[in-house]
Amino acid sequence: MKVLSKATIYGLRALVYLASEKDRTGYLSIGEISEKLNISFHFLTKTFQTLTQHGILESYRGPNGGVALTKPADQLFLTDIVHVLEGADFFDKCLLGLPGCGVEAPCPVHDFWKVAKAAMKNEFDNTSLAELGEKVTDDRFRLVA
Amino acid sequence: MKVLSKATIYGLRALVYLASEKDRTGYLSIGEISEKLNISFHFLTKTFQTLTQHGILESYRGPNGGVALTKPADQLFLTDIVHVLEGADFFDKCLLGLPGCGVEAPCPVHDFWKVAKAAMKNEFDNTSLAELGEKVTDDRFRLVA
DNA sequence: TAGTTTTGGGACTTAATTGTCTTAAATATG
DNA sequence: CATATTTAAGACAATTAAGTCCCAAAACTA
Repeated sequence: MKVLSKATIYGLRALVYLASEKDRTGYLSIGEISEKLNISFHFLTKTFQTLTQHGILESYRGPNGGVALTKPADQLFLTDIVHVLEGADFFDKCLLGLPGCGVEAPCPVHDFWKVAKAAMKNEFDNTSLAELGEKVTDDRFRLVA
Repeated sequence: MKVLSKATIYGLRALVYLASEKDRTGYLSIGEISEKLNISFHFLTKTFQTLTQHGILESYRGPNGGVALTKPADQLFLTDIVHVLEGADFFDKCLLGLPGCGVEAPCPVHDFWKVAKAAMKNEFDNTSLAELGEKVTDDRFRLVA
């Protein structure tokens, strides 16, 4: 049950790492993040560029440069990140891949899937990077294998 | 939110079609199914071969040949099909892709995801092809765009 | 200003998924 | 037996996802 692409997975883990390091001021370098999380530096850089272009991150070049969240981590929610990295229709897809699946023309699993998607969306809408970052800071949850 | 591969999507739709045509005796040809559901014949054939090899379908060659469910449709559940086409670990994957994510070493979204997966698994465990086939037969649900 | 550090952006490679095609094997029919 | 029908099996091509690399641009340091 693979729900998220690698780009999204890496992006999310990196953002939660950023949130978990909230006591540090200034920018965190992509090099540090990719090393700590054991993610390919170049791949993460590309994903971060997308997040920067969409206002989730701000970046700064040069020595002591890096990336930082544009907003306090308690104002950034999983939905925001998923929308940027997976597309705005992320929570609006038919389980059986039928285009335009809906109440007028539902697939046989539409009723169930609608509920499952809503639960998922609700959780993503209400889970902030701050919340996840704290879990990592408290050291009861991990971001890396 | 793409959860199932194309192979699984096509396989499921085709199996539900088979279940929905339960009044017809004998085998249904892959040609008919692929045409009715607007699925590539060759691609569906490959998926059906996998399902045949794993005991979901039985096949018969030659004129009036085709495929048929090995068991009554009310004894075949979504979980059975998903296990064959997606792998037995389908309901056992970390949302953030961390190997070995579990109670001892959970990722930050583990608690939520565990619940979401269980709900999904419960639905798949208890939804039979017969149930879905009936919905299609009753003509209130569709299998094709 | 020269050199170093860091992100930006694009080209490129590799791997996985999806889709197509060809031929073989099994079965039925005349 | 010859021919038509249908699945089996695997090679092959196209597309998408994932990962790598290079060099330019921005910013700091000395």
